[in-house]
Amino acid sequence: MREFLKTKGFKMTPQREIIFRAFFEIGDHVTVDELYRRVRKSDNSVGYSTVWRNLKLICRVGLAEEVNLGDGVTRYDRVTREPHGHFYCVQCKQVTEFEMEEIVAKLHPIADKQLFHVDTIKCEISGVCETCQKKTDDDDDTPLVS
Amino acid sequence: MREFLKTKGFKMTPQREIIFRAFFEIGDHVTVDELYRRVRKSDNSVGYSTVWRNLKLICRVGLAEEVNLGDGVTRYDRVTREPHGHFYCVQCKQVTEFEMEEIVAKLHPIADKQLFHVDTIKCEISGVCETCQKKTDDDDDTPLVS
DNA sequence: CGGCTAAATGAAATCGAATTTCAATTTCAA
DNA sequence: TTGAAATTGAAATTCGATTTCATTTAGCCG
Ligand SMILES: [Mn+2]
Ligand SMILES: [Mn+2]
Ligand SMILES: [Zn+2]
Ligand SMILES: [Zn+2]
Repeated sequence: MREFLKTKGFKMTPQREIIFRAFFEIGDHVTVDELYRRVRKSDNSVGYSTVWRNLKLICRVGLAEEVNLGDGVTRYDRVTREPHGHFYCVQCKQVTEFEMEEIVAKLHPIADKQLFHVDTIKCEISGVCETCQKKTDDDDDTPLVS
Repeated sequence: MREFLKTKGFKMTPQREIIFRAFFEIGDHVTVDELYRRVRKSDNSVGYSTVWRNLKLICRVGLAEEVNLGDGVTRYDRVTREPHGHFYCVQCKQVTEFEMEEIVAKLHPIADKQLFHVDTIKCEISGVCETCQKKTDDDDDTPLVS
């Protein structure tokens, strides 16, 4: 990692070490704040802006990308996997993924037709996850009381 | 319109009249600020928060929905048309649309498989529009000078 | 090993869109 | 016409994102 960054003109620091490590451990769709909290468990002197800047850096060097699900907070996603879309549960705000190769294949010709040069393709499905559906059902079981 | 709102428990006001009219005239992907400016041309006493609230209202009654292209500003889109996705040009920030019925048809089974209850489906393609590609090409034509 | 310079850091300040507050005004059903 | 509820406009607030700035540090060179 140190070497990888060096080739891009960046230095390694203890904070960066912790932040990178934490990011690749914690999994995907993490927010700055979530990662910040996690990082502070290793070293509670790391600043929020340092975490933010390093998340940006991870994106700049191509190891992650920002994900915006329209709820006002940016999440960060490793780019090490196949193209995928996101399910976003509006109740528990949990993000899950789905495979999207076929969709992407269908989308490219559409873009070509309009001579649009594609950088990124995003698909997001908002709704209610299985777990939250059950919870809601439970709630609906007891309006008899009123 | 007045009647439609009445059934939903809302009142009609001169400001609302102007705002609704302007929204349905101006076309899609309008931001609060854009609509605000437009509205002020009819009546420069209308407040920004009133425009904002009425845009929200238009969404609440199902006549529009928010569109978030990840550039930090919310746009508003009428819901009177078939499902469509968005091309977002990262250079000129212009938004164009593409038909998406087939995509949606492919996406629903994917959601079903995970027992995810779908509210909305969004597809966004970021990149460079035809016009901006030409501009960039022109710029690239003259590195001979250096 | 020092010395140096660009990069990195942390705290605080700033930004900007979104949203809320609140006092005053207006709508509209009765 | 009257009163309750909805609406409005201006200002204040919120909150995540981003910048500023003084200080520290990494890593290269001798
Ligand atoms: Mn993901
Ligand atoms: Mn649209
Ligand atoms: Zn859920
Ligand atoms: Zn463009």
